[in-house]
Amino acid sequence: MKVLVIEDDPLHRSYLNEAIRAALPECDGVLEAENGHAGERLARDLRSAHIVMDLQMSQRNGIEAARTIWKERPETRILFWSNYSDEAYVRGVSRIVPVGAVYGYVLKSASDDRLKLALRSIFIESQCVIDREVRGTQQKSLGNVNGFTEAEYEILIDIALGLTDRAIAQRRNLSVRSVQNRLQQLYIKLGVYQPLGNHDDDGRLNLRARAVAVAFLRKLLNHSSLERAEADLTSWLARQPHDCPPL
Amino acid sequence: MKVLVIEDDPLHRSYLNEAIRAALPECDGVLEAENGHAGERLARDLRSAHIVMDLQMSQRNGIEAARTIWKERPETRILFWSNYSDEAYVRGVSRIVPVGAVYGYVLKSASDDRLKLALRSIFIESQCVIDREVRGTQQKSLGNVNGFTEAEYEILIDIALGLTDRAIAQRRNLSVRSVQNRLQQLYIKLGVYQPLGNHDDDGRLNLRARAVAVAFLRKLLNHSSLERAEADLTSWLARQPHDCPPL
DNA sequence: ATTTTTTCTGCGGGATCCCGCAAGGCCGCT
DNA sequence: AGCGGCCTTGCGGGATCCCGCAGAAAAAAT
Repeated sequence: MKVLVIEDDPLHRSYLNEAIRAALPECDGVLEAENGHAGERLARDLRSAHIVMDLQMSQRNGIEAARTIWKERPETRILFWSNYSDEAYVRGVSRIVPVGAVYGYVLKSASDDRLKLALRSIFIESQCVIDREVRGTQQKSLGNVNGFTEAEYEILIDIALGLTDRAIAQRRNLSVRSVQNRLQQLYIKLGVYQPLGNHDDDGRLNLRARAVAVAFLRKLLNHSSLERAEADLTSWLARQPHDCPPL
Repeated sequence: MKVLVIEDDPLHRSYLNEAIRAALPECDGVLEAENGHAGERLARDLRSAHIVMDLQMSQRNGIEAARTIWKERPETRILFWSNYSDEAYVRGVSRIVPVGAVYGYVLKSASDDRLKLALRSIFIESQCVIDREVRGTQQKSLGNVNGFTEAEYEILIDIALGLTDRAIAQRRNLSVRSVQNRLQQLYIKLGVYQPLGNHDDDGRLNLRARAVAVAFLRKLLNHSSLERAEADLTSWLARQPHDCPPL
């Protein structure tokens, strides 16, 4: 059995290497890649079915790498080993994990033992392992109490990218008014809504921009999610007819 | 001589510890703190004048910690050791460094030797050391070719926080029209401006939101800078009279 | 199948944003 | 003094946003 490590920090890489050798005696080789691209290539070449990777790498995001790897080989087992449990990351991961796939998500702040246990559980026992804390943000995210619908998350991204209502309507196949409805919904859930009578700090906030701000502060959005969204957007724009029909 | 290490990743902490002992034989003690608060406390207690710290820690930001430390003891020498050379960080640091202070900024991706050299230069030779790459973003930032004025940066932050034009005008003591002028300025510099005749992808973008988006993508803004700005904002709001005079 | 709930849509209007135009003020230069 | 920049401010207006109201359509519950 071989394990592929995708992680851009050399220190963390060698630490992982050591942990893997200690936790998995049945492992007879650890490959290392220092960014997503190299990782994908190695995964493809070596048909490696056991991967430990960081999210948030400079060259190519872990989520994107994982997506292409899983697309080619859905049975690959991936342990995400990350510094953060931001909702943006957690949501990003759970959006791409194939049905029935075995994966894990443990924080770098976890203890040695937890990491080793997770390694064994995933690679040997074929069991998913999600860190408590990550689990927490996951539930908060999916359970729609104080959580966000797919639709709401979508429109949040759209305004974060700077699209107008009309553009969003086109992109999502909605009327402009529906877009605005969803926006209202979003404003309420983000606690940005101003119920008309509030003359205290009223009129100080641009709801649209404010919504994006609190989303960032709450880590619903982060740099990498924005980057991905931007890439999606430009590819969508490329597919669009190059003029704006409704003048 | 004692050196204080403020860094939340245990691996990096111990690596730093080793590097310091190797590079500075005259150092007879390394203290460690795993977040900004603890670091400030230790710095105060021990009157430590030699600090190596990470930016971006979970509990309390490195920049904030550095600011309070320098406020109490401007002669403290601080080496920032960070993963990123984001303009947001670089600008944040250079905003708080006292006149004549000795400090350094090296990336974690730098070699062993560079780190050790920086340690000696700063703590022994009293010489500032800024990583090449960091220097690059610094110049791009300060040289106003494709760089941003203080005013522009300020207003960027204000719209990123979600303030209305009126609120910004109040806060910065300007007329609403001036605020809008600066906004136009900002839009142009961010390459978001639409010179009227452009009916290709015109009307698709909400300039205000788009500006924030590209600022994030270009790393002019990041999470920690937003957090700081948000804190500043709420403290400013608290100082304000609690009603909106111009109804 | 009917009721209930949710979502989508159009209309209308007030608030805000975006910005061209133009009139001042401050500064440095000749 | 005079001139050319740069920043600020007011005015005006078109575009956009925000949202209440209410009916239609779809989905979920009974």
